[in-house]
Amino acid sequence: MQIARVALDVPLHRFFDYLVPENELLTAADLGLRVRVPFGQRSRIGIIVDLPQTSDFPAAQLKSIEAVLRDLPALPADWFRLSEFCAAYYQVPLGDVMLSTLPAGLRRIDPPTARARRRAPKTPLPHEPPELTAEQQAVLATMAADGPGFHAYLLHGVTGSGKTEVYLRLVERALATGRQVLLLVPEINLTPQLEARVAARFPAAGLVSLHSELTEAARTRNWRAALDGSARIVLGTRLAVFTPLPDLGLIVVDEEHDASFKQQDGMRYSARDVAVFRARERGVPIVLGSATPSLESWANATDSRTPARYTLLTLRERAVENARLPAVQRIDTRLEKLQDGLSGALLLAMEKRLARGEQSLVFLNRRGYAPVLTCTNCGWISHCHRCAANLVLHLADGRLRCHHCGFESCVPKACPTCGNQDIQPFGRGTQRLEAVLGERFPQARILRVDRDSAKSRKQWEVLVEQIHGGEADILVGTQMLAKGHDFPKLTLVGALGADAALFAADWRAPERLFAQLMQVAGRAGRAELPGEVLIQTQFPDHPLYAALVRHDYPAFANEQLREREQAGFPPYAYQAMLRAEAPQIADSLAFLATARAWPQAGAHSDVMLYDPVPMRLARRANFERAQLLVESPSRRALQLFLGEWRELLEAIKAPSKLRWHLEVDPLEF
DNA sequence: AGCACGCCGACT
DNA sequence: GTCGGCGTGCTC
Repeated sequence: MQIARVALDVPLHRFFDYLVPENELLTAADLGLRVRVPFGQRSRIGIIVDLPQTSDFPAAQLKSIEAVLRDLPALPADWFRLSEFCAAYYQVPLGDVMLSTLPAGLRRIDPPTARARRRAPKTPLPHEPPELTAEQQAVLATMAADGPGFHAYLLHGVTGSGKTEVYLRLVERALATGRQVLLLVPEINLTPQLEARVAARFPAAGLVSLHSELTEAARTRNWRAALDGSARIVLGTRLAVFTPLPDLGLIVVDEEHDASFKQQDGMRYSARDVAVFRARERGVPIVLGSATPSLESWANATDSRTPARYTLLTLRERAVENARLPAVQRIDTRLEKLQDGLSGALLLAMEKRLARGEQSLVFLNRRGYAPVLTCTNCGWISHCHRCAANLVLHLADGRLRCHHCGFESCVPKACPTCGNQDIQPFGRGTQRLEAVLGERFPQARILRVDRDSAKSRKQWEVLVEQIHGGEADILVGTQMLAKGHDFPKLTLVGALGADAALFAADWRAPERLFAQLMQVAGRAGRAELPGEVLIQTQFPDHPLYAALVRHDYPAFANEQLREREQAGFPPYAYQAMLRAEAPQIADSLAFLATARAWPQAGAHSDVMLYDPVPMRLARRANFERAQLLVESPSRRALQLFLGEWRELLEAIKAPSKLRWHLEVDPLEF
C-alpha cells in the first residue's frame, strides 16, 4: 500500500503519513497536490510533500486519504522550495507556511461554489509610453547587458525620477520573452493608479492583483490565474510574494524600504527578503526600487569590503519636464514662540499659497486631537487600563481611544479622580491641527487625511479625488499622505514634530524619519510649480536634516551605516527576537530566563543572548510583555542556533496563558 | 491550533 | 444532582 506524506496546517514541526486509496496511484508528478485527510475528529486539507517507501508511524494506525483533489494542478517545485526556505529561515512549521499562504478558498473543506464570474469589461485606454530620459536608458541598458539570469538591482531614484517607467520597460521585456512578472508594492489601496497604469500599458497581459482587501473568491481566482499562467503580471502586496508563478521571469519590489513588507503577526516574514531569495532560487532578475532604500539594501549595494551583492542603479533627475526638487528649509523653533505649534514662517508660507490658489500640506505623524487628556488640578492623565499607554483624545467623535488595544470610552466632563472640571488636552494631533488651522484660515478649505478620516479604501479614494479636484486648500495628515500620490497643485509641505524620532529608543527611527520626510517632501512641486518644504525643528544642525536639505540620501545612509557598524547593529549583525506575553510580567520574564539559561547556548560561541527585558509598551490588552534579543555576526550561525533553540522553547513548560513567538530580523524594538 | 478527556464550583 | 471552568495531551 502506497504512503503519502502530507503537510497540514498545524503548528507542529512534522508531517503526517497517510495511506493512498487503492484507486489512486501517485507519482512524483503528484507532489504538491492537495488532499483531504482525516485528522483527529475532523477532516482537513493538506498538501502531499513526499511519497516515502515506509512510515515511522505504526502502519496499522495509518489512516487513509479521503480524497486527492485534482481541481488545482500540483504546486510547482520552486514554490515548494520557497515554502521550505521560509519555514527554515523563519522557524515556522512547513505545513503552516504552505497552507497559510494559500488563498482561504483552497484550504477550506467546503469551498463556496464558484459563481459565474462577471468580468468587468475594462477596456483601458491605450497608454503611450513616454520618452525615456538618458538616465532611464542607461539603467535599462545595464540590466539588458546582464541578461535574464539572477541579478539583484537596487534602483535608487528620487521621487518623480521615473522609477515606474523603468519597471514598465522591464515588464515589457519579460512579457516579450514569454515570462511572468511579479510586482510587489507596500499597500495597494494607496496606489490604485499604478494598477491602472500597468493595466493600460499591457492590456493583453491578464493583470491580476493580490492583496488582503480582495474578497476570498477574487483572491482565489487571481491566484489560480497566476498558477495556470493566464495572468502574466501579478501586482500585489507582501502576501503576493508566495503566488505560484510557473513562468516567473522578473520580480520588482517598489518602495522596498517600506515597513509594510514586513508581516507583523503569524509568520513574521519580510516579503522583500523572501522575494530576493525567490529570484535567486529561480534564477531571475529582481529590482528593488526606492528613493530612500533600507540601509540593509543600501549596504548590500554599496559596501566596498564585501563584494557588492546588489548592483546599484541611480536616477538623479526628475523625469517630469521642468520639475525641480523642492527647496527644503529648516525652521529653528527655538527662536520664536510657536502659535499652536506653528511657526510664523510656516503660517506665512501657507498664507501665500492660499493667496495664489495653491495647496499646502501639513505633515504630523500623530492622529487624534491630542495624545492625552490631563487634569490641571490633581495631575490625572487619561491612561488605558489595559495597556501601559495613554488614551488619545479624539474630539472629532468625542471619544478617548487606545491606539494599542482599541479600548474606547467617552470623554469625561470632569476629572474622574478629583472632580475638577478643568481637564485639558495636552499635545497635538492631526485633528487639533485641523481645528487650529480652521480658526486661523477661516476662508480655507481644510482636509484631514489620516487613518481615522480614510478608514476604507472608498473613503481614501473620495479624499484623493477631492484633493485632485482642487477642493482643498490645506491638507493635514499623517504619513498616509506621503505615499505615492501626486497632487499637482501642492507647492508647500510643512513638517511638524519630526524631532521625536531623532532621539527615540528605537535606533531605526532616524532611518524611518528620513524616508518619511523625503517622501512627504516629494509631494511638493511635481508639475510646473516649484515646491517648498519647511521642517520645524529644535535641532536644525542635526546631520539628518542637513542631508535632507541637500536631498542627499547617500550621505545620510553612509553616516547611519558607520554608526550601525560601530554599535554592532544590523546590517552588521543578524538578530532574532524572542517575545513572551502573559497576564503577569514575572511569567513572561521567567519564560525568557529559562530560554536564556539553555546550557547548549554555550556551544554557539558566536551567538550572543541579551538579558530579558520588558518591552517598551510593557503591557498591551492586559498582557505583560518582555523580550530577549539574540544576535550574531553570522547569519548562518544565528540560523543554526535558532533551529536548536526553538526545539527547547517548544519544550518549556509555561503557564497556559503565556504566549510567545520568535521573530527573525525584527524591525521594531 | 483545535478538540478531546478529566476533575472541581454555582445553578435549573 | 448537572453545566461548565480550563489544565493536559494528542493528532498520521
